[in-house]
Amino acid sequence: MNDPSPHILVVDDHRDIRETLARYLVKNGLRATTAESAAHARKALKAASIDLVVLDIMMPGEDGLSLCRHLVETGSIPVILLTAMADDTDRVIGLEIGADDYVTKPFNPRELLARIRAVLRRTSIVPRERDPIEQEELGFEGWRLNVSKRELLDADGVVVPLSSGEFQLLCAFLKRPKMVLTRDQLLDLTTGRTPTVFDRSIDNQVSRLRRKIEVDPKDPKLIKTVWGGGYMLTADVKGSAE
Amino acid sequence: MNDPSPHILVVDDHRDIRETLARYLVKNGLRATTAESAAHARKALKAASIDLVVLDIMMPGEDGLSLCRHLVETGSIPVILLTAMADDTDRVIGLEIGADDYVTKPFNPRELLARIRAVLRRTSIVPRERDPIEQEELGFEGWRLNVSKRELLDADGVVVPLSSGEFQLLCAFLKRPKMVLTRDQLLDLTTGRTPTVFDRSIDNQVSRLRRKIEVDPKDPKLIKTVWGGGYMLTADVKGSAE
DNA sequence: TCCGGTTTTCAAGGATCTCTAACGCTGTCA
DNA sequence: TGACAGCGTTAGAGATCCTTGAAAACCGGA
Repeated sequence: MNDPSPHILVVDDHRDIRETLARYLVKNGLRATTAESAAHARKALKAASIDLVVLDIMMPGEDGLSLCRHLVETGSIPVILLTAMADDTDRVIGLEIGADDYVTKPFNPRELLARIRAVLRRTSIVPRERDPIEQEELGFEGWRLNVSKRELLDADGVVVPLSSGEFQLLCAFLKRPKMVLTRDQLLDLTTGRTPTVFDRSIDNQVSRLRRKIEVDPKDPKLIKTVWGGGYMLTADVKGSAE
Repeated sequence: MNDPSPHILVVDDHRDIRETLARYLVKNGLRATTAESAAHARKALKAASIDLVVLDIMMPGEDGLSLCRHLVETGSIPVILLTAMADDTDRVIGLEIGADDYVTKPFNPRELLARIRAVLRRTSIVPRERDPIEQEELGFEGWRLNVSKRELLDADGVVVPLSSGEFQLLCAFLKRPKMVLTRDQLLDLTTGRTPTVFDRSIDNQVSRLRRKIEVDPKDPKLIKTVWGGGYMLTADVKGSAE
């Protein structure tokens, strides 16, 4: 298993800061790329597989905060904000937007490195959405789900056709086994929608999925319902991320 | 939808700090419990369902760092460290141990709240490392409870169906055997609710559970009632934590 | 032992949540 | 255009849980 070292993108308009930091990170076993503006950062993000972004909030041109917001909303790359401001309100804004962490300048490189490692440790436990390093095949209770072919095989290797909704629901469960997932979470993970007032669509998809993968859909063993909570996949998943 | 608000444990030896902070958190829609030492914190962690710990590093007696290390290693509860020290090296140690975040005193409550929310958001979506202490299967008096499958087996290996409430109640008992648990604690551990004035729901759940696992529900041996105190599981539990 | 106040038990009823069949809308394909 | 699959919505039945209330059990003191 080749495990390339995490790739950090350092975004700061001060050349000495970003280059010193990048050198320090490389010296400590990480890969680093630098960008001097939000625009350059966007290019770098397209061009390389970045695992984490260290981002200066105060930059000329497009604001660091707006890039941060974009990263948090669209992508799934963790962000550590960097700023010269000691003002509390602005510090809070960054976290409220959804940045994963926050460091004020002047910063101690060793602390920043520790924070980078902490964030990477957290986020690498499970591949984030759209993670390119996704497993091809996930196995559970005799079943196998080929993610790239979107095919579900039973114990005998026979294909069981799944609709795309059922496939996405099953994926959501397989990526988070043995975890109680609320309807809202499942709705978000499968369709990205926000729930309407009386939303029973997830119940229905679960019901449909159970009909296909449960031995006895009336007495489900794989997908259990948690009264007042949501649903949970009880099976062990092989080939899942680690 | 009853979505119990996250329960925060504030550990600090300064009474004014922990109580002010706890009040602030409650005022902002969280639940809070306080502990004045690492030892008290351990008790609180057993007695209540804690979602996150805010922990002062510098405390007399057992060090905050050692409790933090314990939490990170064994449990799966996120930790935010609190400290008066501005010294960089000590700040780094906390993160390297695996704390989820770090705030220096004197802190802005609003920032701490934002960090708490940020950590909770992360940990609720991304499953944490599987709790190594969390046993798959708990055995007691011939019974076996498979926690991840949410299934109870009798001595002959036959599945005895449990409702979600019964399962959660049994879990609460099995993780704290031979300990008197008050109704309030049990309510918190099972549903996260805060009790209403005349709350007899736990009595009912106990009654239902007894009907399923006691030989003679009228003369319970496994779940004894402690008059004026609560309930207690009398059995030895194999495979339970420590 | 008996008595009064307190706590616990548990059945009954109502409230809430879940399941799933049925229906209709939308997009696809021949 | 018509047949069809997929999916959200609706609604009624069923499951689960909380609240209520009356009776039983318990405790301490007389």
